[in-house]
Amino acid sequence: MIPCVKCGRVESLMKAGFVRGKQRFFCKDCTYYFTLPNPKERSERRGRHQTTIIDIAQDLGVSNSTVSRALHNHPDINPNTRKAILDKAIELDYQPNQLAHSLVKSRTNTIGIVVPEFLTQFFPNVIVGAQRVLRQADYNLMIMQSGESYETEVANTKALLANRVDGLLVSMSHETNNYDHFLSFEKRDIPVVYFNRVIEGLGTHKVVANDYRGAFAAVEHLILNGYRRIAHLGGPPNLLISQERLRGYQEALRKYGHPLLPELVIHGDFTAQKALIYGQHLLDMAQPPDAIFAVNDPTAIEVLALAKAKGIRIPEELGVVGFSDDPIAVHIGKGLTTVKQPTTQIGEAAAKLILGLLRGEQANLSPQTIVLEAELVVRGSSIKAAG
Amino acid sequence: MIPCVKCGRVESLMKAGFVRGKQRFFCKDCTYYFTLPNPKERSERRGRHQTTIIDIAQDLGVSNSTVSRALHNHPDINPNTRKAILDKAIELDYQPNQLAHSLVKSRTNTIGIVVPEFLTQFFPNVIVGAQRVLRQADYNLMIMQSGESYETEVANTKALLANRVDGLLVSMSHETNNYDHFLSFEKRDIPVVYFNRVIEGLGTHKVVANDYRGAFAAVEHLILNGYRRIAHLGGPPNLLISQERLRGYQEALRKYGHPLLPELVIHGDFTAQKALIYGQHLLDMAQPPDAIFAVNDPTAIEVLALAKAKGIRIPEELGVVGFSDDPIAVHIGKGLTTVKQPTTQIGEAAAKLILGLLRGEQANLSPQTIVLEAELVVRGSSIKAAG
DNA sequence: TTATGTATCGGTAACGTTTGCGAACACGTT
DNA sequence: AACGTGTTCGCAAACGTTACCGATACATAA
Repeated sequence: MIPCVKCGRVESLMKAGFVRGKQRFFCKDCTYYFTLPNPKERSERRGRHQTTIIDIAQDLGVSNSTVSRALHNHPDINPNTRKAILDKAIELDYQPNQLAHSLVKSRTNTIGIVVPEFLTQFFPNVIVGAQRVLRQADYNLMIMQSGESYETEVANTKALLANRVDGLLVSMSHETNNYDHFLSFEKRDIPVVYFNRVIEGLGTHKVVANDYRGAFAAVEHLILNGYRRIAHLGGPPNLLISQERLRGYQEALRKYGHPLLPELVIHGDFTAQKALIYGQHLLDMAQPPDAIFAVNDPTAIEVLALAKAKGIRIPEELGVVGFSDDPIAVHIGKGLTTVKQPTTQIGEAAAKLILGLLRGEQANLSPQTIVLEAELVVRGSSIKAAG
Repeated sequence: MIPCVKCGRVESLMKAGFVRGKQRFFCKDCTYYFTLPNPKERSERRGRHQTTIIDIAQDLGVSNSTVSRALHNHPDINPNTRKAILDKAIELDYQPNQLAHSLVKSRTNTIGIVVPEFLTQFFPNVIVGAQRVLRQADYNLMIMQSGESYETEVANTKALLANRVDGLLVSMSHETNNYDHFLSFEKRDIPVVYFNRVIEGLGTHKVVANDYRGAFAAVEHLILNGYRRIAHLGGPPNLLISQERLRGYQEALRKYGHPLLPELVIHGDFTAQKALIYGQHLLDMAQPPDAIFAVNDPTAIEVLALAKAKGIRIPEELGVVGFSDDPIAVHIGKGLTTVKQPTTQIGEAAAKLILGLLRGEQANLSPQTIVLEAELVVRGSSIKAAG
């Protein structure tokens, strides 16, 4: 039945076991082992096929290098051939294959960004800013969202690494205490810029708002409006923004000779849930505070809701200041006094910084920290007189 | 000085012009033209180098195919060699190169999503939902944001095409009237799922909220609460969601025998700016409406602010209902009645649908439309009795 | 002529993976 | 020692692009 693939004879063939489930044959004459190759699945080849440079080249009878050059305005190409190639490219609806391009150039023109969440306005705004300047520099942005989970954050960064992003923008989750997944970028000479959620130790490039000055201004404002027992509902203590906002709070108190009472400082984790618990605790104290400076707006809003439920009048009995100027802040009650952060600008600054690093500027310079000013926005929740 | 690269003789060599700025030589004996090759930039090779399969293979003295198979649990590999390879992979901190992988498999395991904006909560929520189910199926999500601009939308889709995404999720900008950039995906057999912002004509897979029912419920609710002259601040007329919400508005009026007054229906474009202009127009009419059903919450909120400025009491003199249940809606005034959309579920449904398409299920089935129910959330802005 | 230069184009080795199929052994059985 | 059967591994071709060199065919200057 079956002829030998070498000598073609049938009589000298015999079965010789199995390889990967396929019958193996042995020809006694040739002393040659072989299995029957799978019938090529034809028509599957031409199934899902994006037109490539080779298609254009073959259609026109030129080499693919000529096509590649023509598509990139290389001077070595005759204007006529160039035109023919460009026309053919349009005719065949050619779209360049970024994957192959990136593979040979070992550059993807993509930078990754990982943010903890999407549910407040902050990070989307940062992304809009970053995307604007990156697009202009012909870079793509690969957006990842960790959901405040260390585990997904690691998975995210691994995916970005596998996709060979040229750079990384990071605002880390509040769970994150191990930074190896970030350091593995720097180990590969892939520039990393941290923004907003940064930690003290990592000696690298950062973009942050001036949390200290913002917090200081907020608490000073409370003091100047006659509040005397000012509490602070803080963020996760490992994050620099928490530390800086706490420091601003403390310095403002110190400046005006107010005592620093440890019982009036509680660290939360940015969530409304914890804010509820700790806010409750504060308001239920024997000597409750007459003002609360919250680490962010969701926390402050929770406090406002709590006060409303308890019949505590805002701002007469309790002054409240938040942080980040969420769009909700305008509409809530008589308005929530808060510290406005330059969200979009943070994104823009981070993007510009990483573009500079990619261009090799400040290659061996010391890590740069860009601080953008935050602005106190005074509304109804902190003006005793207007109450 | 310089010997011929062919015969090695020095005496028969002479200069022969320049090629690309480099000196060309000519050997009279060999009649051979040549230029001196550039000295290989060494040490640049080892500069930015990610460890590859080949590195592992060479370190261990095996072939790269063996390494590849070991990393993928291929049965043909001896457990000992497999272990050695896995250990070495960890030692060298090997991270697979997705680009090369995708190139040979012609599958990126990435699906793209393009949304019009990031500034309301809606799309971030959808993305969270989509990302959740995609990650579980080991797919990555590439997020693009058109900023409501047709031009960037086209650029976005082109970038996704260049990056060879396996599928596309789209909610189009309100500027979009030409759909060629989407059709070019389908032409390449890349599945596309439209969500939320879809248009009637495109006969493809869609995921939408039940805008009609939601709008109907909203307007019916207004009618049952005694409002009689109900206006509608609509969206861009080319989008299906605008059409459906308008239809719900009209059908509800018709059911209760209210007249359909064309002067009470105005089409906006989702922006607060237009909402302000058109809202002003409505409230300044000789016979102003006593209720407004807005196409989305930002529009409704703008109306509320307008009414407050004019001293119009909510809900006694003017009932207002929005659409989408923005987080602000709870906090604004006495609360904004609105229609809550299943945002996260929309993302999940769209992702599941496209995963099914990628698996080749319903390959030749008729385009599927998934409709998720929307729910009326009644708050203070529309309850006359409670006013 | 001879020497020198320009304008265009092709060949080919990379980039890092995957995969079909053959090769080289290592065992038993006869 | 030949035969029969498995196991384990290497070779090499693809995937689509880029870029370094050469190789022509001419043109021009000495």
